[in-house]
Amino acid sequence: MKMSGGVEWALHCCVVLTAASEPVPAARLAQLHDVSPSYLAKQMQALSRAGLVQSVQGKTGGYVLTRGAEEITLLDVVQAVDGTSPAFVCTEIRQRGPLATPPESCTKPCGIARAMAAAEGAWRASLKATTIADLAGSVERDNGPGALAGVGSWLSEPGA
Amino acid sequence: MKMSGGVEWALHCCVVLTAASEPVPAARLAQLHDVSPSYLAKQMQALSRAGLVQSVQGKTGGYVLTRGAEEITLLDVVQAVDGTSPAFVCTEIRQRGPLATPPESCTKPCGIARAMAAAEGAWRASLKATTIADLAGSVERDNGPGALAGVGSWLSEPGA
DNA sequence: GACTCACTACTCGGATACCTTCTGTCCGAGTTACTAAGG
DNA sequence: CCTTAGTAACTCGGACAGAAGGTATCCGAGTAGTGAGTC
Repeated sequence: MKMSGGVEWALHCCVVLTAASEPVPAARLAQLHDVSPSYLAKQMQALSRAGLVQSVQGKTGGYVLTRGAEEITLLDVVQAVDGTSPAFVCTEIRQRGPLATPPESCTKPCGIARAMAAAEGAWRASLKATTIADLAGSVERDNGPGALAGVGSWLSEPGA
Repeated sequence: MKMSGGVEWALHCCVVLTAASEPVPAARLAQLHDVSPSYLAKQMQALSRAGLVQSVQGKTGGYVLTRGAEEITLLDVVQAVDGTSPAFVCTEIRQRGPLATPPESCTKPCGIARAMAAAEGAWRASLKATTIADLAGSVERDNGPGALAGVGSWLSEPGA
């Protein structure tokens, strides 16, 4: 089980966008993080499709958060990039083989599927409890106050 | 993010092995579930490597659980088949780019990594709280008492 | 001086190759039960 | 009848192809800003 590496990039980008007051191009975000511009663009497209960020076209275009950072949860970002389908998929093998359970007895998911779904539910609940604003706060706490402001001003500077 | 499909097979096999009193060959387990024998053998090898089941060679060989069903958690099985590495891997992109955080300031994981680790911790805790014995109990509850006993006797019958 | 228009440069968006990982399969090494012969 | 050697069948275990999804990339469609030309 492995999560798409783009999730990390997308999360960092969302935190960074918190400090921006104008649209930020994907290329500039890639430059800031020193990652592939083309691939990061793909992740931003996913965020745009999910409605978390809004794309602005044209010369001074870029991406902007559509809502306040405290209204975007980690789960939103993860699901936007990595998809909403659960990691565990029950293939109903109980209905196969010589001792198959008849379909009429399968009104609810089997115990295994229920347990796995519960675990994923706990995972999602944990992700939903944290917002981008919380992450921004942790950055300020870790790197000192004003760290995000510095990033915000760097984003406004003309690119090197 | 997608979990290996073999996890489902392995879990079902562990539950089934609860009802067996003698070693069960992988081929017979595959026959019971109507899945690829070769591939299921691969999953059983993973369980054996993790020490959850013991392999018995020879003519009447097969696999046996090494401990009581109440001492094997879902997490044990999932990690045996799917690996122990976490789904989210922090690549420390905060240490890259023009505004990189100096390494001496990175004594602890960044906020994003901490939040993702917390979510996976919740996931693992949920999986750890359920045992194979619990699953066996849910089978008896769903399919009626004696269901597992029937499977156990089928396993003992000479294969068709 | 103000307005209009065409142009340029920059943006996003989706369609296109490459590569790692998962899926599925095969054959060889080793062990056990069985059979038959001999004492 | 018991012992013993040999045989045969069945088991696991790891090494080998094929397919799918993630990774990385590129080029086209569209839009905002810019400058010249005109009234």
